[in-house]
Amino acid sequence: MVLKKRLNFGFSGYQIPVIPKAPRSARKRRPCKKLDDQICAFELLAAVAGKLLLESESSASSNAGAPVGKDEFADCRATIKREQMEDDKALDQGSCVESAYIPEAADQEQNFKNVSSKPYHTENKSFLESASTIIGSNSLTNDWSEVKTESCKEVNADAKLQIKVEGGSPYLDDPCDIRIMEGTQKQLDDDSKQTELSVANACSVKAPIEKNVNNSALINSDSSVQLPLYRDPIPCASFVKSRNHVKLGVRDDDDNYFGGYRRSTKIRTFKPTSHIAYRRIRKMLTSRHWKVAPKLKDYDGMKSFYRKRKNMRGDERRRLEILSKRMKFCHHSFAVAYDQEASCESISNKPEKGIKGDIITSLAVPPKGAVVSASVRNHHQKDPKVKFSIKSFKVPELYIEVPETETVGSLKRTVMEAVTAILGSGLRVGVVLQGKKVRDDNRTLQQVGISQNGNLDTLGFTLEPGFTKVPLSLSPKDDTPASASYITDQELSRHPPSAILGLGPPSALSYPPKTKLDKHDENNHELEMLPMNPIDQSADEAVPDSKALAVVPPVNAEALAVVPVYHKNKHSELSQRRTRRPFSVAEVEALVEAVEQLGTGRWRDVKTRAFDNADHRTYVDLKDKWKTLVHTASIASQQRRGEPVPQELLDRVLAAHAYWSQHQAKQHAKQLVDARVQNNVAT
DNA sequence: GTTAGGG
DNA sequence: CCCTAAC
Repeated sequence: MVLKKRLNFGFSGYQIPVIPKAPRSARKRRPCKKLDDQICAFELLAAVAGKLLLESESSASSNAGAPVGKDEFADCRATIKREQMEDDKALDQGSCVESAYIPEAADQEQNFKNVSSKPYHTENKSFLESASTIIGSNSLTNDWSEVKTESCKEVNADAKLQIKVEGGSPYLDDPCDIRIMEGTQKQLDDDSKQTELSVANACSVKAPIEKNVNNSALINSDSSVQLPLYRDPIPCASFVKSRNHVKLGVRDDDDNYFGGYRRSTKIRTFKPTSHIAYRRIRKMLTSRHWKVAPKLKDYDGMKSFYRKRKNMRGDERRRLEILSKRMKFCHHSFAVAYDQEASCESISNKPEKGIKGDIITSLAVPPKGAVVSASVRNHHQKDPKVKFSIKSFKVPELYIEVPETETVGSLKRTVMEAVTAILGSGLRVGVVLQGKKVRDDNRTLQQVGISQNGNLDTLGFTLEPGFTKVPLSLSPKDDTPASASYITDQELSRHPPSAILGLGPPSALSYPPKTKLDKHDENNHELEMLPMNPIDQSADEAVPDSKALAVVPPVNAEALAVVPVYHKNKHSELSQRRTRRPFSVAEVEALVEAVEQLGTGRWRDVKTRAFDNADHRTYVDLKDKWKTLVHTASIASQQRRGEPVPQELLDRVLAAHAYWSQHQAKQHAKQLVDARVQNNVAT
């Protein structure tokens, strides 16, 4: 008993980072509404951005550069309706950034929810070009000619979008984060897997929301809205210290989306981009298409996919889930929202005292860029933590083809496949600091200069396709863009207007995404990124806009088109290698502690005792780790790599190893003796 | 399902 | 980390 207690004590020392999750009950309760005509997701007309930029420019200047405060997003709910508007006009009305994401693609209990309920009409016709999110189309140009989806037809050429704000910010000038959600009402399969696409529109709505704003807004006080596309801080109303747990976009249900992640949100700063830049983005956005070959028959395959998913290792599944939750897909971008607050709590499990030195930045999004906001906060600990909030990434639009005769449900599934394909293609994350890619995954944040005092404003993350080479003919060319980095105009122009992505069996979609989006380590491992793209040539190259916190990788169609390759791959099925997750010192300590007590032959027990909550650590992992630890401890410290393990721990490792080796030897000897005795007795 | 050990 | 032989 004593032993047990001791052990438990030791274990408690290591708390596996808990991935915040909304209570199941909450997640379950998502009413599912039907949105026949609003089929997939909607697309926010980036056009509107122009105006916003201008507006934000003026208002932002005052607060530029300074941390604006925290939490609070204006809760503007919006629904998009069909309504047509001209681009230019839209431009003048405001801007919106949309993104759709699949919150719980993996979560079976998820129900779809249609957020819109009591829409208010906005005066301005903030033009939201509707489109099934993932169904790529030239939303910006309002050219739907290429969309060959039944559903899309509905929202066809004349489609207009109207923003309706429900319970918006009292501060009319505040940009609002408008989130539009909708989902399929049908379950994807027996497992009740459902896909939900939602469009989050971050809109700066000045005139727009003006009228129908319901002051009941969740943003009672400090509200800050973020304009994903801009850099400068946009002062929003008052910023108080109170940290309300403001919900984003949706009320109750919002928690279902961000619940765990966003129990509180923080204010980010934004800088307006130039009009020109905007145009450029716009242009760029309209230039790519994804085509997803409809494979409706594969629906069954999807089932099996999900079934398999179900059998996935916990950590893998979790990764997928997390990613799904955090990626807001839209045809041009998806956002990864990560609540630093929540993460902090989940990580440290300790109540935070005051938060000082909060640095929050969010920089302009270069074309194809990711909106990232990062903050560093001093936890008043020896080991200050750096938290990053990656607001959004951009992904290429998807192009889907679905026969007109297909059902909406089919369309949704197809979209689901497409999205899953992206996830499954094995995205990689890159880190760009001061314009240069940080490739050494083993360096600490401190070493690379990412600290509360440093370089956060020059920090960027990139999303890169897991594969650079497109083996099949799917690849238009081998001019696969360099993985990360700022996309230059040249690059843009160089990209083919569209690429075809043929989706294959869903089975290939089951790869857990490789991004580290769910990295919630307590060890400052947030930056521990996946290996950079092997073919990446932009490595260590200066990135044009080093200021951009978010640099988006050319996660383009070509690169992503590689997904189908998997189908041909024999090993494609769920054989994706797990992402590397280096043991933290804390984990090592817990491991050592456990092994000291239990010995080296009871990994199951070690796992149960010390890592029971660490789903991503199997007992085999622990065993392997111990193996490497023993090795590490026996070599010169010079030869050791990765996060240095305290010599003290290594000593314990050797000691324990020696002890248990001997112990084991004794056991064996004893057994042998016993056996002999037995034999002798027998004979 | 666990262990142990090579890859 | 993966894979597998051997419990």
